Amino acid sequence: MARLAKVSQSAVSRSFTEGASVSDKTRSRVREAAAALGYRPNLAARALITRRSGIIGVAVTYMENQFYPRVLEMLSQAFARAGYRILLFTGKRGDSSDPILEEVLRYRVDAIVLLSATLSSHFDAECQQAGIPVVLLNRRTEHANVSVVTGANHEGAGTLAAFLVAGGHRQFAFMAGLEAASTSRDREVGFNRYLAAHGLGPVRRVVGHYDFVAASTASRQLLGSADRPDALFCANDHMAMAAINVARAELGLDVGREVSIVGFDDAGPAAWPLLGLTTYVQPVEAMVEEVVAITRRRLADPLAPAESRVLPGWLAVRSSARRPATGIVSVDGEEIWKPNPIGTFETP
Amino acid sequence: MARLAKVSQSAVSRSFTEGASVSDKTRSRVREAAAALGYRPNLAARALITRRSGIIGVAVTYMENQFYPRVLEMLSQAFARAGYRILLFTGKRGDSSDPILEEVLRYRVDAIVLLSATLSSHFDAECQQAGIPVVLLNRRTEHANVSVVTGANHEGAGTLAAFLVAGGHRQFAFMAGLEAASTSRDREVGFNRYLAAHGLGPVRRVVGHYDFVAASTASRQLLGSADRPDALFCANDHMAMAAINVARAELGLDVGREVSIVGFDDAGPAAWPLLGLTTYVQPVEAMVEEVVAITRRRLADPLAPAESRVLPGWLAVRSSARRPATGIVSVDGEEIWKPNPIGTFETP
DNA sequence: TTGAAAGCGCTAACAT
DNA sequence: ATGTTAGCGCTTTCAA
Repeated sequence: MARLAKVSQSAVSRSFTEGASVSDKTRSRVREAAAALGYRPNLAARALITRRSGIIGVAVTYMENQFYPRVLEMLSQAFARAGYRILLFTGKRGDSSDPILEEVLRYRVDAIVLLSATLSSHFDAECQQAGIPVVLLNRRTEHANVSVVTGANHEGAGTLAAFLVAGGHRQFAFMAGLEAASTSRDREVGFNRYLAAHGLGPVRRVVGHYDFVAASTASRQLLGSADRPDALFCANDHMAMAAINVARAELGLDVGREVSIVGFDDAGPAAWPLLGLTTYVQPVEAMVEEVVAITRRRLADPLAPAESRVLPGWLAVRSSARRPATGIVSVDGEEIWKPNPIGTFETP
Repeated sequence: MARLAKVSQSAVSRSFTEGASVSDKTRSRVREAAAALGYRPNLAARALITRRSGIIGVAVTYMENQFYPRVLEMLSQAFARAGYRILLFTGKRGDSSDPILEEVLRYRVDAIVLLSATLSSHFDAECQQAGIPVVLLNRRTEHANVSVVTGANHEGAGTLAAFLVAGGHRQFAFMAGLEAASTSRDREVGFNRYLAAHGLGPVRRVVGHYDFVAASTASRQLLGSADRPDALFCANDHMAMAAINVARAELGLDVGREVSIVGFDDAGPAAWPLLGLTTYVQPVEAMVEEVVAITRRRLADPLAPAESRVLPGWLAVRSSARRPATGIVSVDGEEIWKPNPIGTFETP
């Protein structure tokens, strides 16, 4: 035992605890002995007594969409700054996260973050009973006890619609993601609502299941037809990239002139010159910080209520869609679209 | 206590342990009570006594390179199948992983996997003393006690060189990644060695630091010059994608005709029609399985030696580089290059 | 097959 | 400031 190294027992514990009542002399003696013996505190044992593991369970469904690795990395970093580590759980896209969550709970994680996934009401109840805060990132839910952080899906999609209308487009199409995903539904509603409010439509609808291959197939069919739309809004960038690939490389279309394609997220390659994907940027950094903040509040006070945050992003104008005559401003070297009369579209 | 539910104590333990000595009757009674009370075994407590946490510490340095999210996801899945979870540690690219590892060890992880990172001899010793197996994925090391799984960097780079030579290229360039990374060094050596052996060269050298922006800058300078090479080998796909973006979108070059660009990894978008990146494919699935297998062997027998595996991949022929007249075969709908006389280049 | 008792490595009162 | 004692929730001999 490290405790035999010099003399003591809980002194060791205190020496490894921030702000504990120990003399510098003792602490340094302990540290020294520890270094010599290769001793380090066993966090599992500590967790047992403090009832705090310092671990956050994070469930992520798929990493192929490049948006998620970035979110995951930032989550990891942000939680690390707050003194937490991430226990990673991966599932298949579209799967129920229940079996995963059963596992997570056994590890006595301090909190659970679901990245683009939802939980059943059953697990909502389980977590509540266990006193484990749950935060959904990039998905909504009706469950009362779980916190939610999303981008401004409805408003963002409305902005994209307004942008396309301002660009002179008249035949619109929407590519849905997973039908069960709130992101896809919210973006679809926001998009359609704006168009309907302006007497435009109908909006042709295809489904890409948030999958690159499926989105490619859908794009091929949609854009390869004689009466193709002149504007396509894909529910996320991942699918929009598939659409651009098909449009340009397979169909030989001049994206941004013959057909406009816009997305949502601002996933990594969207900004590549070769793609130039015009998209509604999700403020990842702010979203992640919000997740951490909410988690900490709930951890600090078990009675703290579930919170719900919708974080606005902005429309990054690049080359995949025809540009409106006005409203484009340059911010930090990036062009974004800010139509003049604020509130051109309603946000219910 | 769940134990009060019916009657017993260690019976509960046995009921939740595979292959323990319990009657079906007892087990089902316990399970029932557990369900009613929302009880589940505390894995931290179990870890304390069994000295097995069931957790693998995985350190990853950066996720921007799309190759890594895929590896991470597969690692998570493969370890899950073996009954392990992943505790995720992220660091900055190029950083020492020592501070991270100090953390990892406190969690009493069963093993450590370093993804594109190395450890100091100090931590090599620490881990060895603690009896924790360490596996490096996609990096080599000289430390005796750590296992290593990599792709065939040397041979792969040689194959790419042979491919470019067969394609009639004569002016070669190499874009290095991080100078400290074994992958970059090994690939450079393999590439240069083949060319030198065939009396070709010199190879112009630029550095992209495995970073998209740095690689773009390097590409701009290299490919924008009057005496640009006709073949560029980037130490990984991430940088090759930057190079293609610059070449096509900025410089207006016809990649695959005016200049050939090849990479290494087969990161996600490499196969996109828009990029068509010819690259040496790393067999991720096999590499990950090998990591898990090695880990399990060392966990099963603490005396098992460190192992080292180099897994061969293959050259996927797409459109970013001029094609040789012969040697291209079609496998599973993908074109790969298999030069006829096996062993056209040496593999020291 | 089951229970009783001991203890994994730590922290948290409570003394001192 | 430091030591003593008890116990977190589990697994594990050892008996029965």
